Amino acid sequence: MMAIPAKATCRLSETQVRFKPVVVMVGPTAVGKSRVAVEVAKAFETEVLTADSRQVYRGMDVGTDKPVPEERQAVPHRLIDLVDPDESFNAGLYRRQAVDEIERLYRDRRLPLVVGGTGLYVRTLLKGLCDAPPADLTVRAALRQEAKDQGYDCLYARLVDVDPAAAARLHPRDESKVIRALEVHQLSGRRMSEFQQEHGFAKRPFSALIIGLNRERGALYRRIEERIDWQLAHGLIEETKQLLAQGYQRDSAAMKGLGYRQVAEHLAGEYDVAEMVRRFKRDTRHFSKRQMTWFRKEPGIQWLTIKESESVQHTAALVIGQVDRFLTTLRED
RNA sequence: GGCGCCGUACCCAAGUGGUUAAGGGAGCAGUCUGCAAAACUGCGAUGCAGCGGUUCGACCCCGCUCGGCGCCU
Repeated sequence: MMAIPAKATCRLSETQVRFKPVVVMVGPTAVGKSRVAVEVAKAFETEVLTADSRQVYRGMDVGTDKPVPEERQAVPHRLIDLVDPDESFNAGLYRRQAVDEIERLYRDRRLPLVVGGTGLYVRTLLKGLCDAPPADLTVRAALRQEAKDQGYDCLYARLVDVDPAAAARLHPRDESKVIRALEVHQLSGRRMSEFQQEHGFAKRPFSALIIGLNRERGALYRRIEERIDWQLAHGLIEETKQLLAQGYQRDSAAMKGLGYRQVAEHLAGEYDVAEMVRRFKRDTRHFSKRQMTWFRKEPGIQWLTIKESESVQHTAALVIGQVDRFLTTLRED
């Protein structure tokens, strides 16, 4: 077991703050990010900024694997419980709030520690979004209705006409992204592809150290199953029942999340408990694969493969060491 | 020991003497610029248990062998 460095740098120097450093921990679901993050946050006397598109919903606790009260008491966690499950939320809204939290920490000369598995949110935070107008639910609903009335093929044909470059980049059947591109054009009169080209993920407002946590696939899948068994034994079904009773619709973004979806389908009588558990686990395995597909091609991630027998403290010590080295590179010379 | 049924991919499974051996599940690989735990896309048999035979041509018909199941003694 590796010793934790005697005294980690807790407060950033004025110089370091000017670099706008941010440490990011990413990785597939159930890899053990949150536990490690708590230890790292303690070492640097800072907070955990979550990058998780599901933990933003209030009342969805067991199923989103939110940090337990003891953890939240030991280390403040931000960007959790931001909206109700029927409110819309997205990467743009996330970015605005995350940037605010980071600025607040800089004023206190503390190191921002971002932790989460939502790749889009992390990328959006570190590289921004293009200047296209934000989501407009009214326009979107109208386009969706149009697809229903006149057939979806019409919409894709229109995108090919209006913004051929965007259409070429999207699969013709990827309805949600085709609608987004049309929405942008309708709202701004400009092409989505132009906004994207102008932006090009070129801006880098922060100096980021990105650490990717991973495990051997078999071990990761075992942890996923164990966590799901735990969630089901600790109130996920009751939590889902309560959300449904409060009127949250099964087709809302929040209720389409892993676990809630399968439990709700089971409660609606679509299949039995065994089938619900099977699907929940399978879909979560698929999700973790997709996360890895995303992170693998994201540049600049320093990967750390956690060994099966490795303690949280050991992993945390490795991360802390990397962060220390990262901070010493932030000097003006 | 006798009789009968069966053997097609990791699993389930359709199939016809002659296009390229359906389909489903699981798995794997990937896409992504304001719903991202979402949405969307792509991919497995050069071979039908094995070996012979019949035939212009066999996964399909015949024989033997192996394996599984059932019944009888």
